[in-house]
Amino acid sequence: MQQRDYDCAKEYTLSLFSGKYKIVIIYHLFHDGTLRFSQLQRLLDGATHKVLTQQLQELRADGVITRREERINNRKAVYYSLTLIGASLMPIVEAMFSWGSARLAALQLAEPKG
Amino acid sequence: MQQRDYDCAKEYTLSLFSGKYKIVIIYHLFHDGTLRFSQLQRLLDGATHKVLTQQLQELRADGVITRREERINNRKAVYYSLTLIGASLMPIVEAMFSWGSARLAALQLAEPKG
DNA sequence: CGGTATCCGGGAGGATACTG
DNA sequence: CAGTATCCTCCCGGATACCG
Repeated sequence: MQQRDYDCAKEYTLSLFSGKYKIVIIYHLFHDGTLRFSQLQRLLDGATHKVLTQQLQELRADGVITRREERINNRKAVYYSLTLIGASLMPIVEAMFSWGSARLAALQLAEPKG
Repeated sequence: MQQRDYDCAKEYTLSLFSGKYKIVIIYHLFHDGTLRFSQLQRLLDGATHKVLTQQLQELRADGVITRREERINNRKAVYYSLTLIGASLMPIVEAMFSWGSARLAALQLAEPKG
């Protein structure tokens, strides 16, 4: 487990999501299943090589995802998947999605621009 | 609404929590009801005056909390409460709390120290 | 292909002091 | 009591280059 400070369990859970691409990584791994590093990088257009690596390492340290490495013809292929722990976060992610969708829709109606 | 970037509704929701004390503020306001600035500051021992003000302003800008100001004998009293919008976030907060509690308990069993 | 190392800029959060 | 202003520090994320 990475070092972090939290006074309460909810902050611990929140910290798992807190990284620029973490929640999106979790979301994609859940819906698309196993993904390679390069596939993730394509899905998260804009994520730097280095930063993506960091986020993945942190998620792995937290037990949210797993990493599997293969070598084919001296070519490295790395596959990432959700762990059961990671998958168990999905209800929360989906709840955030639903809540956000409804809220953003309400904001659209409230302040129409253009 | 503050400026922020998100590709998806779930990131918007996440952004509402993302601030050092925001989720705790929401939690306290839900369970304790209306709280004064100074009460919040005591509950969040460690939060600077300035930072607490900032977090509260952002939560207010996002429609999560309301602010009510009173003057008694030239003495200012400011009360904060959750809005209905803010209260509707509670299922997510509670879910994070439950998930985190279970996970932390499991980690304790897995790696007993001392 | 995927990971690491180095350098850098920006923004969040802390310390402090002043205001009404 | 609550908010604002200034200054400062630290860390996250981006850019780039090199390694296996």
